[in-house]
Amino acid sequence: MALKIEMLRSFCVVAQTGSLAEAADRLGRSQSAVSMTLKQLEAHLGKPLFAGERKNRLSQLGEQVFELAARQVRQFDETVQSIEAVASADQGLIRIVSVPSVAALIFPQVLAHMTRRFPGLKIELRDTDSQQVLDALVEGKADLGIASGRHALNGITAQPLFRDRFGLVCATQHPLNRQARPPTIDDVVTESFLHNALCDMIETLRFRQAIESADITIHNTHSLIAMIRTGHWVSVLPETVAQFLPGATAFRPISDLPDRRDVYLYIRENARFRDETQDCAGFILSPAFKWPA
Amino acid sequence: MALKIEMLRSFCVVAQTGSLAEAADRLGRSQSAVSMTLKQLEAHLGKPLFAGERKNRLSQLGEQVFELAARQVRQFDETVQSIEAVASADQGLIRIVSVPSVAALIFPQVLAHMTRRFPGLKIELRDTDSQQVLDALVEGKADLGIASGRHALNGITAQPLFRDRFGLVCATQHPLNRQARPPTIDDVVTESFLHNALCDMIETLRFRQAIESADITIHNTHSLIAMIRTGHWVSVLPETVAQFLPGATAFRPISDLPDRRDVYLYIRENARFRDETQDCAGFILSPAFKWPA
DNA sequence: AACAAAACTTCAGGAAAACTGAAACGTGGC
DNA sequence: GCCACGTTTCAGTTTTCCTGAAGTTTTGTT
Repeated sequence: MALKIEMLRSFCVVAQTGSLAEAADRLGRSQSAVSMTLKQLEAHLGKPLFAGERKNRLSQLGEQVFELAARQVRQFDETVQSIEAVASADQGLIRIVSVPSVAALIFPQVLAHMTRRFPGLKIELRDTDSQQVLDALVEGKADLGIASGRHALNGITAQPLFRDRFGLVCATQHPLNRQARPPTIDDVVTESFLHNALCDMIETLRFRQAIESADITIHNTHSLIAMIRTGHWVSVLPETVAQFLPGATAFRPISDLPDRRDVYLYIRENARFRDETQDCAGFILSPAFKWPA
Repeated sequence: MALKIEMLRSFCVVAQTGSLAEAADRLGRSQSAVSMTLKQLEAHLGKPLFAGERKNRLSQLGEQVFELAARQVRQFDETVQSIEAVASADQGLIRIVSVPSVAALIFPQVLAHMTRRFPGLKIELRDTDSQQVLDALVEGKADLGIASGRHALNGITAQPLFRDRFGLVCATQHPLNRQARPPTIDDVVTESFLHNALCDMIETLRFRQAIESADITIHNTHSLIAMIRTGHWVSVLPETVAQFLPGATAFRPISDLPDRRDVYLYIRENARFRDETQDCAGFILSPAFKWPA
C-alpha cells in the first residue's frame, strides 16, 4: 500500500510518546489500529522502525524516518490550515509570519487598525525563525513577513522596517547595570552568560569567539527572561526585544559591540487580497505606526 | 472528512489538465471517482474551486489553493522518496543535492569513485536552485549539498569548493568573440542579451541596471544553449558552466565585470552513513578530484 | 520461580471510504 | 430539436480502516 500521511503521523506520535497505548490515546483510536498501521509502515519499508521489544526505542532507520516524517506532518498540517484559512475568508485574509520578537510588538496595533479598516477581515499570525518566515512567503503560505536581514526573493518585495542595536540584558540590580562605565564584551560574556538564538546574528569577531565558550543556550525568550530576572544571569539581545521585557530588567549598549540587526518587512506581490495586504503593509511602514520605543 | 493528500493531488491534476477525463486517466481512476473527490474537497472548503461549467477554469480561490496544494503534493512525494531511499539502503546511502550547473560536472566522477570504494552503496542526486539545496539539507532530506554562497546553517558545515568568474557566452563566430578588445558590460547587454537565473547573483551595479531592460529570461540551461548557438543571442554565465557547453560556443571574461560566484560544499554532520558521506565530501574536496577545467 | 500487570499483536467482524460502470444531466453547436 | 461532449449522480461492490476481544510476550513483584 502507498505511504499515507496518517501513517507517518501515527509513527511520529508513537515515536514521541514511546508507547503505543499513549499514542493511540492521543490519536483517538484503539491500540490495535495504531499497531496495525505501524506494521503496515514497517512492511512497506521492509525494515523495523523500532529497536527492542517495546516501542520506546527507535532503530537507526527509525530515527532517520522520524526526522523526515515529523517535518512532513507538520508541513502538511500547516498547508491544510492555510488552505482552510484561504477558503473560509471571503471578506479577506491576511497571513502574517514574523520572528517572535517583532510579532509581539506589532500585532496588537496591526489587529486594531485592520479590523477597524476592514470589518470582517481575517488575520492569521504565526511566528518562527527568519529562515522559515522567508520559506512561508516563498511557498505562498503567507502574505506578509517580518524577518531579519535583506533577502532578494522572487515575487516578494522587501522594505526596511527598523534597525536595532544589540546590547546587554540583565536584572536592574545587576552589577553590570549599576556600574557607571558602559559594559564591554568581556564584561558580559562570563560564566553567567546565556547564549540565545539571536546572538548568532552578531558578526563582531571578538563576540563570536567569546560566546564559543558559553555553555547554556536558551531558545525560548520567556525562559530566557525568567533566568535573567533571577539576577544571576545575563544575555545579549536586540534593543527592541529587550524593551519588551517586564519591569525588573534593564538594557545597556555594549561599548565594543557595534552590531545592528536590520529587520525587514516582506510583502508578497500577488496575494489574494492584494489591497488589504498592501494597506496592512502601508500601515506598518507609515509614521502613524508607533513602535513601543 | 479530513483533507487528504490524495484529494489535493486529484485537484492539482484536474487543475493542470483542465479536464476531468484527462485527469482521471492520469490518476488511473474513473472519471466519477475524481469527480466525487473534487466535490468532497469543495464541500470541505465550502466554496467552488472552479469557475464556469467546465473544469477548465479555476476560481480565484482555486488559484490560491492550487498553489498551496501543488507545492504540498510535490513536497510530500519528495519526502516519500526520501524515506523509501533511506529504508532501502542498508549498504549505505548518500543523498546529494546540487545546483544543476555543478551537478553535471561532479556527478560522473563522484559516482565512479564511490561505487568503487563502497560496493553496494546507493547514491541519490537531485538538482534545484541554491535556496532549495539549503532547504533540503536543513530538512534532513540530503546529506551533501552544493550551492552558491556561504551560509551558516545549524548542524551543517560549509567548505569552499571553487570560485568562478562570470563572463560572456556566445557562439564562436559571434562578433563579440571575434573582436580583439575584451567585451564590456555595455557590449554584452544589448537587445540580443538573454537573462538567466544565474545572472541574479551578480552584484556589480552597472550590470544590474543594464539587465533591468532585458526582456527575455530563460531558466533552463539547455534552452539557453540552444538559443546561444543560433548566433543571434548572448548571455552571461559562470565560467564553469560555460565550459560545459558544446562546441560552437565560447566564453570570454568581461572587462568591467569582476564578479565571482563562490560555490560551497555543505556537509550534514549527523548523516546516517556518516563515514560514507565524509569520504564522499573528502573526495570532492581533495586534489585528486579533477575539475573539468 | 510463580504470578500479575503491562505492552503489544493478532484476529474476526463490522463500519466507513473509495471506486466503478451505467445512467442521467446540462450545455453548446448544428 | 437533437447530438456530442463533458460532467454528475446513483447503486452496488471492493477496499480500507477500525474496534473489541482474546492471545502472546515481556516486565516487575513477592
